[in-house]
Amino acid sequence: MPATIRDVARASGVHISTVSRTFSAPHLVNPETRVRVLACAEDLGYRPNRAARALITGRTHNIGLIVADIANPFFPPLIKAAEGQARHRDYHVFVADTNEDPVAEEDLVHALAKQVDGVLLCSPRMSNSLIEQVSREVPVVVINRQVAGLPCVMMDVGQGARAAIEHLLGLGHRRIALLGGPRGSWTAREMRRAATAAARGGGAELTVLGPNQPTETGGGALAEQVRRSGVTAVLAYNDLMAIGLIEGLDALGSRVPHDVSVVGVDDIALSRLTRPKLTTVATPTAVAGRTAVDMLLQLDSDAPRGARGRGAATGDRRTTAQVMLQTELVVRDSTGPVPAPGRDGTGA
Amino acid sequence: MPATIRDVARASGVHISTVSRTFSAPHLVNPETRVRVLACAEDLGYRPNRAARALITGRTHNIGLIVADIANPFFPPLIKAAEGQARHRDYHVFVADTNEDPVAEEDLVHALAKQVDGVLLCSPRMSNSLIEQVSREVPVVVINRQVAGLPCVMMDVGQGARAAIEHLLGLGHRRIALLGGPRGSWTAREMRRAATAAARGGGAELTVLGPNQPTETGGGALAEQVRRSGVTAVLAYNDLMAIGLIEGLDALGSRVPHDVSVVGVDDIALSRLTRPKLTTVATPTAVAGRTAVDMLLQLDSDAPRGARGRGAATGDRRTTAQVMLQTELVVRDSTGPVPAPGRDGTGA
DNA sequence: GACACGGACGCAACCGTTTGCATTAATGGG
DNA sequence: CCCATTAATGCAAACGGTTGCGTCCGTGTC
Repeated sequence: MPATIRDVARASGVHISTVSRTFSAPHLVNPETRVRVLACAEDLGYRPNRAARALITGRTHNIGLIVADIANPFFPPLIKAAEGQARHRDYHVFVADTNEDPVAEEDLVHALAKQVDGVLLCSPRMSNSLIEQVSREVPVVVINRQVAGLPCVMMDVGQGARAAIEHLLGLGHRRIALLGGPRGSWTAREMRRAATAAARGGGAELTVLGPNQPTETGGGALAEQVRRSGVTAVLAYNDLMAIGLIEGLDALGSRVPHDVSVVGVDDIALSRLTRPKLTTVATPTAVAGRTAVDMLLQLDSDAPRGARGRGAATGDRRTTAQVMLQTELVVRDSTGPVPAPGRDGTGA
Repeated sequence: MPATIRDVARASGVHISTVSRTFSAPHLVNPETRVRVLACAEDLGYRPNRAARALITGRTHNIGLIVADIANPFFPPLIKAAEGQARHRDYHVFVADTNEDPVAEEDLVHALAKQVDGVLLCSPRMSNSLIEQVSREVPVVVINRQVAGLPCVMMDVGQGARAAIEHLLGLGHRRIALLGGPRGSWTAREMRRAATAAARGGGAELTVLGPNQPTETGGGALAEQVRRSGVTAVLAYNDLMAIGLIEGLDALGSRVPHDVSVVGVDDIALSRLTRPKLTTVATPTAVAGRTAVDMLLQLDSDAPRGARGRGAATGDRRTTAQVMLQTELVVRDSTGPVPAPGRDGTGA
């Protein structure tokens, strides 16, 4: 039912190739013809079929963006930034959600592979080797993880965790818990490494709790454990967990920051809205989204996989840029001085 | 570089049509041949190119989901529900975000049209006539809006608004404000109509403020106005605005629910996390997402637009089911009895 | 033993584009 | 006036699949 290039050709009395050129190489067609063709196209409501075009050009002008969980407020700003950047370059972004599930993740990238020119893998839960494997099938840029040989854009959560721990040390805390993130998360590993080192350096004791689901529920579920552990401060894998934990502690009668200090990571919009406002490590998610799109587009303008391209003899100089974005500690109201010893309920 | 159907045919010594059938009609090929073909395919890492297949079958097995703003927590649960339902039916969902912009919305649906079998238009900001127009180009199911002749799934926000107003009346409030939603929102209109009627019926005065951006910022910006208006209760277009308003009022020294009662709409996860916890009208977003997917898939199994289909002579019995989902008032802590008159700061 | 039948597979057209090349007409130079 | 050049367009082969139809072969029936 929708008009094809042939309908337009018929209507304007030219060959389909002329119609095609009218759209993809206007300078090759006589201005008079051009206006006539355009008029007919307009008339018939013709729009080039991008899928058919992609079949032969090898470029869909789509990019895929795979995230762990759309419902996590961390992702939307990144998604929006990526979409905006892509739109500038005349690309569209297809977003898909994996529910934190590594196998759904793999399925998705395969399903997407042929319909997009490249995929942004955001906070992947797959193994590095699997990522490398899919990257042979479709150009990939990895966000929030480092994998050798692949272009990555990372946020320096290590530095962020260190800053957070030092902030807590400065407030006098010596018994600190780290609420670990989900299994398979690179960010979680980096945080753990950096936090451990920083705590040790400051003569503090760091208890690691996890892995956990990186959600409010995941954080809330740890309240009891945090209380029992006798720590006076907590660094959570992300803001959602931090907020969940604060809720949970509150239900148990522990007050933040009076009894326990809590630091999150991400600086999601929500962290400014809760009471107390959350002290957190801000990550430059929008920048990350834009950068990743740029890298991906750069990547596959370097190595055209065009159908009739004469072999990508460009060699293996895979650009593999890896960029590390700075993070920043934002101190708000969920952290405070260590409570005076001996008056809390832990009895330790 | 990726293996095509021809590579597999060559490798297994059969014609490409046999390979094709191995995947799309296995019962038509000899079991022995089948296993051989499958083995070769596996070997070469062959995956059928869905785009190419779509070109001839007319079915992409993708559906598009267009939302106004991914960053609005109202949408993610709906998106996830739709994705899940689609996955069951072997469909993929492509999500796109319009930034609340009607023209971006139109562009998007056109860009998507040829790459999907149908589009879910969620809370569209376009005009009804535009929606009808695009619905001639690609099957459409509309969510959160009623447009004649098109399948729609709506939430009964009218009833919700009425319940909210009656709740407030019951608490003694007689001067109530309605924080309107964005221009072009059907939901906003419905709420306004129902709230006005309910208020009048209860002998209360309803002030409408808006239209506004349906975000926290949008809500916060109205705090001053709300205060000046001397109302004792507010019904906001959505939870985000309600939360923003509460923040704003707080900054101005008005306390919720002591000085002003606030009701939101949506029951986003966040509304349980703020202090005070938000009284709100819960909307069945997940059900809506699932229902919409079902309706869309139903729709285009009825009216195949297959390339070699002999004309969609199915006539105009367009199913146009329209379903209205019930909403429910959830009373939490942001509403309370009307303050004793004469002791507030408004002086009116 | 002729025949109908059905299973398995090959053939080739087709989906809606793009694009290298051939063709044609118009133009300019010598 | 002829030839080379260029601009504008047509031609047809791709891209990676699907599918109606035809062919071939083996089997069972009368």
